[in-house]
Amino acid sequence: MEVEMRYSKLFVPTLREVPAEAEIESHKLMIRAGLIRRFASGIYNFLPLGYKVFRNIENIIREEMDKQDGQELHMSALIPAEVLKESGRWDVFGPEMFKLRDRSNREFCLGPTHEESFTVSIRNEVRSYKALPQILYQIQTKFRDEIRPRFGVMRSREFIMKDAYSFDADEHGLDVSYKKMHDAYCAIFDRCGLDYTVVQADSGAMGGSGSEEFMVKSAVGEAAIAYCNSCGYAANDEKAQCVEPRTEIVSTKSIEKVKTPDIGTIDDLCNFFGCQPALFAKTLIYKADDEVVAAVVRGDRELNETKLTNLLGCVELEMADAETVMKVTGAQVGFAGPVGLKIKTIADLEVKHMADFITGANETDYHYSNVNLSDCNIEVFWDIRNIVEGDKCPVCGEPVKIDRGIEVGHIFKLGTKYSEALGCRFLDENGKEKPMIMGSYGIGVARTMAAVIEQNCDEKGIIWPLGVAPYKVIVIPVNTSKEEQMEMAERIYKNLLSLGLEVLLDDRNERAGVKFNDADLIGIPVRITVGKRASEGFVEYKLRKDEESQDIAEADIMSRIADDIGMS
RNA sequence: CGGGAUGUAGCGCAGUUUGGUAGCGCACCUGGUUUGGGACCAGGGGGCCGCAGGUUCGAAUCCUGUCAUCCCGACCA
Repeated sequence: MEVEMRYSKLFVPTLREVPAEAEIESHKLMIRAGLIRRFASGIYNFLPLGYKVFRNIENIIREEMDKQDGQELHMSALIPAEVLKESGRWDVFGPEMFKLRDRSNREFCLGPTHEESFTVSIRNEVRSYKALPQILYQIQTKFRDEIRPRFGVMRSREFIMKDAYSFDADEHGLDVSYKKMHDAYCAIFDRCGLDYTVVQADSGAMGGSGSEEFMVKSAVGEAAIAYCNSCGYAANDEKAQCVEPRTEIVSTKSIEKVKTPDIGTIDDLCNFFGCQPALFAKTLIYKADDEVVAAVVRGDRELNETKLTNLLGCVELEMADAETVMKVTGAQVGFAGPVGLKIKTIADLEVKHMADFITGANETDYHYSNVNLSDCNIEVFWDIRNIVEGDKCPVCGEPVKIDRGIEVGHIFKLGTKYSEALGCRFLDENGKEKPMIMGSYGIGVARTMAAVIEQNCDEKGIIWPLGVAPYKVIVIPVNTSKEEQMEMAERIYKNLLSLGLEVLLDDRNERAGVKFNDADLIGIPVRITVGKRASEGFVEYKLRKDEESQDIAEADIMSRIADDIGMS
C-alpha cells in the first residue's frame, strides 16, 4: 500500500523570510525549506522533509559500506568513563566532552567518538587471526561541546556520524581495509552529487600513520586546502608541506642593536625600519605541555601549530602568556628573538636561508638588525609554517593553489594506538600474540547534507541531486477548484506512486506562485504542472535544475521520467 | 575563554536617544471575491518587550545584575 504524500497534510513549515540566525546559504535554506529547526545553540531538530533527505544519505552510506564488507552495528551513545580512562582520552578531550554521573555517582560521557567502544568490544570477542579482518560501522549520534558551534548543522554539538573501524592482522591488511573505505567514500560522495577532493591530512589527536580528508570545495568551508594542478598533490593546511628554499645566504653586515621604543608588532617594525615583513624573523613563545619553547618564522609567515605539536610530540600547545614571555625572554611581548635565548628554539626551514635579518633583542624596546644564523641559538630547523598560495609544490615544484573546503569525511590508519592501550590482541598463525592493526573512518552525515545544499542551490532554493531528494517528483495542479485539473493531477500522482516513486502532490488551495516557489525552495528534481492545457491532455514538465519547461502529453510522462531519473 | 553585537507576537523588524495606552510587514483564523510565479476586500486572534532587582507617580525605554543567542579568533565529522 502506498503512502499518501499530499502537501496539504505534510508538516513542512517553509519560511518566506530569511531567518536572522543563519549566515551561510545551506543553513538559511535548511531552515527556510523546513528541513531543520534550532533547538538550542548548536543543537538542531530534523523535521520530516529534512529527515527524509537525511535517511536517503544514510542509506547511500549503508549500501556502499556494506558493498565493501562493512557490517553495521550500534554502540551505546553513553560511554562508561573506564574505557576512556584506559585509553587515556578521558583527560585529553577535556571540556569538549559532555560528562555526567549516574545516580550512584558513576562517571559517564556522551560519546564524542567511539574508538574505545569498538576496540573494547572486539577485544572481548576476537582472539584469532582467523576472525580477521573485520570492518564494523555504525550511524550514531556524537556529542562534542564545541567551543563555537557554527553554520547550523555544519558544526553542531550533537551530530550524527557514520563511524567505521577496521581490525586487521597486519599492515597489509590495514592497507586493504583502508582502500576499501576510500573507495566506499568516493562512491558515497559521488552518489550525493558532491564535487570533492581527497587531501592528505594530519592524523592529529587520533594518532596513527596516515590519513586523508574528503573535502567538498566551498567558499564557506572551514578548512584550507593546498593543491597542485600539475601533479595532483593535495593536502590540508595543517599537513601541506613547505619546501626548503634553495637561496644562498649572502651575509654582508654584522649584528647591531637598535632602540625600537614601543614597536613590537611586525607592522610597526616595517614602518620603523622601512622594509618588508620578510626581512624579519618573528619569534613566538609557546607552552608545550610543561616546557616553554620558542618558534621562529619569517615575519610574513604564520606558524603552523599542528606541525610544531608533531615535532615536539606534545599533547597541548598554546601561546605563552605575557608573564611567561617576560620570564623567559626578559622582555615584554614583542621583543623576543633567537639571539641569546636560553630556551629550546625551533626555526622554520625558511629562516635557515635568511641573512642580515631583524629580530627582537630579548630586551624591551630593543631589536637587533643585520642578524645572521651564527648569532642565533637555534636548536632545530623544521617545516613549521603554513603554506601559502604560490609556494612550491612539495612533489613537483610548481606553484600551489589554496582553496577552502568542507570536511565531510576523514579516514585514518590508526595502527596499534588503541589496540595496544586497550589490550586488543589476537594470536597469529604461529601462536604469537599481537595487537590488532586498526583504521577508523568517519562521515558527518548532516554536514554532508549541508554540503550538498551548499553546492546545489540557486537564488530560489535547493536543487536536490536525485539520489538524495526527499521526493523525486512534485505534481502541481494550478487551480484546485478546477475539477479537470485536480482529476488529472490525482491520476498522474497515483500512477507515479504505483511505480514506487516518491511523489508529492501539491493539493493545497494556494495560488500557483506560492506552489511554484515552495517547489523551487524545497528543491524537488521534477515538476509536473497541471494547468490550462489539461483539457487537451497536456501538462508542463520541468526539471528543477533547468530554466526551460515544456508541454508534454500526459501519456508521455512516464517515459520522460524514466529517462530523466534513470528508472527501468 | 577573549573581541563585537542582539534579545519586543510564529518569522523579519521599528519603537529605547528625549520614560506616558506596545506597533509595522509576513504568517495565522472567519467570511467573500479570486486562481500560471508568494492575490484582494472586510473582520479577527495572538505579547511576563529575555529574566531579576532598582530609580520613578509611571519603565520596552534609565541604572545594576543575570541569562540566552549570533558574529570574528583557538577545536573537529
